[in-house]
Amino acid sequence: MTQYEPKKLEKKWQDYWYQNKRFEAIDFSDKPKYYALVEFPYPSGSGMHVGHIRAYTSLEVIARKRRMEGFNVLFPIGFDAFGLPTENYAIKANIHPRKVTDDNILVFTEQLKASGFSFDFDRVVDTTDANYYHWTQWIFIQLFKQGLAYRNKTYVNYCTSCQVVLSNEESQGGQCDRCDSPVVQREKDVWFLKITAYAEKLLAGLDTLETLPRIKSEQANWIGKSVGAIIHFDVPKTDQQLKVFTTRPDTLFGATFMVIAPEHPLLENARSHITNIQAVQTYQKQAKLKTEFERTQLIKDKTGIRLEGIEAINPGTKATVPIFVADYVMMGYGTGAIMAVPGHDTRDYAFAKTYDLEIKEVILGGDLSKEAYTNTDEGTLVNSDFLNGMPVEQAIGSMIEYLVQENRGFKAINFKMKDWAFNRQRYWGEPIPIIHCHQCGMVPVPEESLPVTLPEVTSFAPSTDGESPLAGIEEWVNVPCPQCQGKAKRETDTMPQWAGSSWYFLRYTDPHNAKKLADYDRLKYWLPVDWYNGGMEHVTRHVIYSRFWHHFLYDMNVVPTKEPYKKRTAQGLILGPDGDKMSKSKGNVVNPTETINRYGADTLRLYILFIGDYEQATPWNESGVKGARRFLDKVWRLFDNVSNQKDAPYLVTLLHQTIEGVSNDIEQVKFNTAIAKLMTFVNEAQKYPTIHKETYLTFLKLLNPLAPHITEELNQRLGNANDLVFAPFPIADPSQMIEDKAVIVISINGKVRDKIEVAKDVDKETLEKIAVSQPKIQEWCDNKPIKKVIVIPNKLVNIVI
RNA sequence: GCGAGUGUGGCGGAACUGGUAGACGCGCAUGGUUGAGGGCCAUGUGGCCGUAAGGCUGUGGGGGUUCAAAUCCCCCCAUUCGCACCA
Repeated sequence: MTQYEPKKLEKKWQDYWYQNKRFEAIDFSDKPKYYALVEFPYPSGSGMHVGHIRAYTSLEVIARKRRMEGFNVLFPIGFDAFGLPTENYAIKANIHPRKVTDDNILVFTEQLKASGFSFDFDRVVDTTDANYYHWTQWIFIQLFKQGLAYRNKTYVNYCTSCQVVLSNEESQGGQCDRCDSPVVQREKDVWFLKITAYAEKLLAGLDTLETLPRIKSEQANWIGKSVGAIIHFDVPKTDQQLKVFTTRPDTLFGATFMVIAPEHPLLENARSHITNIQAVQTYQKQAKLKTEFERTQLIKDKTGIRLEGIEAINPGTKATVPIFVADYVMMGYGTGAIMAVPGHDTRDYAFAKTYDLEIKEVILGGDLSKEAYTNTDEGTLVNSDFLNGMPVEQAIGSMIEYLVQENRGFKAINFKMKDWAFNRQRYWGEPIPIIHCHQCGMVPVPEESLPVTLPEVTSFAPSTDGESPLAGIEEWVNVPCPQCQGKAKRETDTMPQWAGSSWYFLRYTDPHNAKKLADYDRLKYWLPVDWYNGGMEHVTRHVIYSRFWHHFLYDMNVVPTKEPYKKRTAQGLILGPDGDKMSKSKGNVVNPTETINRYGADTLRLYILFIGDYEQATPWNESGVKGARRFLDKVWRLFDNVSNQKDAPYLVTLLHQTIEGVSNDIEQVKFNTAIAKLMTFVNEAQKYPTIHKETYLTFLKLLNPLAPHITEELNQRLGNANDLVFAPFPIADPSQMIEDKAVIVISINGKVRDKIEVAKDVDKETLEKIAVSQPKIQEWCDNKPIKKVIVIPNKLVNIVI
């Protein structure tokens, strides 16, 4: 036969599939539906990365397999195209970001098609399309109306030289990425989404998610629920109370001092009573100078200052305790104040040692003269009045009862998760659809006026003074108030990139709908997403954010399911050939297009799946690609052996074992072993002069989801008129899988000494007799008494002497 | 520091509920395809000893359970990821 020339034949099949819409998802089809979702890419200027291929091939294989299994498959793709790199490139090259985005999307689309992905390209969504962000804005307005979008102050990274707000990425190490001048923390009024209102639901929803335990625990960790109590400490002389959150109210009798964050309001409210207010203010200033980076990274020095003139009363012991200000306490977590229990917390212990404070044992154990005793999940209370002798769990309950009775506190739940800072001072993002009116305050843009589109401008560079570039566009900013028609101004901040990606999977179900984000019946047909694959790095942020929006939309009766995703997997990174993370600066980036040109898309797909454990990081190996190509060459050549001759029983058995193995491996994301099994089959099959046409065809179907082009071509060359897109996926016949012979290992004291071949399912007694009578074994036993014989049918016989 | 994962040939990686360690691929070696190179085919390829038959040894290290351990238990080491002054 002719040579295998992937370049020609792959183009041919891609044209055929895409022109004939072979991967079209049909709304309301009678077939069972299957929704396979991959994280849509950010269309960067450098084009696709081999990592994208790895991220998509898993569900590509599943999608193709599901079609062959009779499912109506929705396997969509789109572009998460708002964002900084495009904007920065646009500013530098002086090309409109719209144009940059469109060009990049074109390149990506070509690359996706050249890889033979079975996406339904009629459902492509683009987050920067006004028809799309219309609904991103609509969702924001619903959040706003429900009180879940609000304004508050925060600190932003600000470069005084560029006069621009920077992302964390642009201010690594406290320096501006562009001009290297120092970055300061600047207070700014920005938008927040109240994701904390959904903390409990987001946590509970994890139960229904099918995923690796690691992915669940990372999300749970992010949400960070802790149960404890709020306790009120009086501050005599002032009219103030210090409220602390603690997970361990049982240790109240051991609280010998208190620590508040430098930002704590008490410092302002009790100012006149604090005699060393000057020193405190100096400390506050120092703390403010520290970036979040320094405050969280430089953990060694425990600095702090004692408040002179005021003290607090421990509501348990009734003793007065000193109050400190220290930056190891964060205003953003809990109440911004803690009761310090130095006996049983290492940080409090270190602090107490530095300032020579009382360290009191309240849970039995350890040696407090050396270190804090922190093994306190269990234990017995001491030195604690009415709690003495109680186990920890009971003591927590008793203390809460006491606090409630005394009106000194109550049981409380606290979350680590903070509200979502929802703003960017940039041009290339969704405008936040709010109008600021002197009379009416913040007014949402009426829904019928959506979308609020980005104004056409010539300069989209960030404006100075930390404002969005939109702020400088008078004709866009100045609008009448929708309520009172008075003079008003548009909000000029745009949304963060996480916005558009929080609901894109909903739009795929009805991408062209002009009246709604998606038709409810279509959502009902397609949701939930049956399988969602993406990067490990998105497990916390993106997945949680999108789950939050989904929960909210469910409460608004916009979507039919509580949770958006049924199953989540995450692929491992592909590292450079040098074992380092691929990056432009290291020059170790592998371009998929090059590999496709040299070896073909089927080879690339196959190699990437074969490269290693799907969920683990693995380095790229160029000669490994050759191996994948060699395999396809063998498959191609095997065509010459096709005949109507009956196959040897061994090959038939192997075929059915291969069907079973490959199918199972694919479902378990074990693509590397699935391919190994396919390779083994070809290696064995080519040892025979012929292969039966049906056997070969079955093999092609099995290989099709992984290497669709070559298998379509060979199927056609077999004379079959129908393509393989909906050809039934092979199912193994269990009766054909069983071998009639078994190799039995005979070992003596656990060491393999001989192997024998016997008929399948020989009973234990016979097997033992055969084994013991083997000459080699006789020799090894050397007439020593046999103590014991263990027989595992079809596997081994172990003789103990 | 806490949590999760990983550790197996020269390399990527296999090994089901404990039952032939190293599947499959790469690389390498020898031979063939009668010029070379490539390609392809065959054979071999954990280490050590041995011409060979064969033997010993071997899954990060140390101990244990078991007829039998890469797999289970305990202690250590290394490494990756996540969270990180979380009260």
